[in-house]
Formats: sequence, C-alpha cells, structure tokens
Amino acid sequence: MPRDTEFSKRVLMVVRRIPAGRVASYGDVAAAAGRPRAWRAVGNIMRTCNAAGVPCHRVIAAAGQLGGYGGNLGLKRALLAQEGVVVRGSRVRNWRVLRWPSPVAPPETSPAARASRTAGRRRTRDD
DNA sequence: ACCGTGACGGCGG
DNA sequence: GCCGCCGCCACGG
Repeated sequence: MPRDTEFSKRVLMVVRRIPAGRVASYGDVAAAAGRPRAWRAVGNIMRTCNAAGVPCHRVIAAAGQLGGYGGNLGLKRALLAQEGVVVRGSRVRNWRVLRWPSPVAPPETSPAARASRTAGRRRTRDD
C-alpha cells in the first residue's frame, strides 16, 4: 500500500463502509473520500492495498463494469456472488440499485416514462 | 521538482 | 453496445 497517506486512509475507510451486497464505483469512493476527480488514484490505492481487511471486491468500475482485481477477477466475482451480487458477463446485475452510497433512482423515472418503458414488457427487469 | 504509471471515467465513432 | 482516445490525480522513482 502506498504509505499511510491521508487520502489513502480515507479511501480505505470509505471502502470499509461499503455494506455486503452493495457495490461502489471507484469514482463513488473517490467522491466519498473528498476527491471526486481522484478516481484514478483510488484505483492505484486499491491495487496496492487489497488484502488488508478491506472489502475491495465491492469496488467496481463505472457503469457496473467489473473493473480489475489483480488479475483475479474470478475471485472477485465469487466474493460478490457470495454476498448476493450477481455478475452477468462482466457487468454487475442490478447495479443501479446495489450502488452505494446513493441508490439514486434514474432521472427519468417519471411515472409516464416508466409506463411507456414497461408497456410492452411482461415483467419489469432490474436496472 | 518533473515524469511516468494505473483495479478509472466519459464521450465520440 | 463495444472500442479507442483523451483526460484525471495521488504516488513513487
């Protein structure tokens, strides 16, 4: 791990706060750590600081992409699955909802838009 | 103090 | 929706 920098420590704390079954993007973590534009650096920190009792597997890339895990993506998927986070292909299913800290509802979730979207569909799917 | 690096992000093609 | 390009920032050499 890149020496105990204030930033790195904050990042690790943030990651520790991610509940099981939820996921956050590197950008989310960066923002939560107070540096919204430092997602890249967050990646570096995760790279070096993984095995340290931090649920780093809950940190994924933007748009629900899996991101990396020191070349051991299989493990990452397994860990996530163990917590109920399903990965389809290389994307987290239901990512919109599982996202942490803000499970923000889609901007255009107005009743009308929703109705039109689900109109020809049998059942509503996730995200 | 400068330069390259990367478990990234967004947008345009 | 995938691919590539450019932009971002903390760290280490």
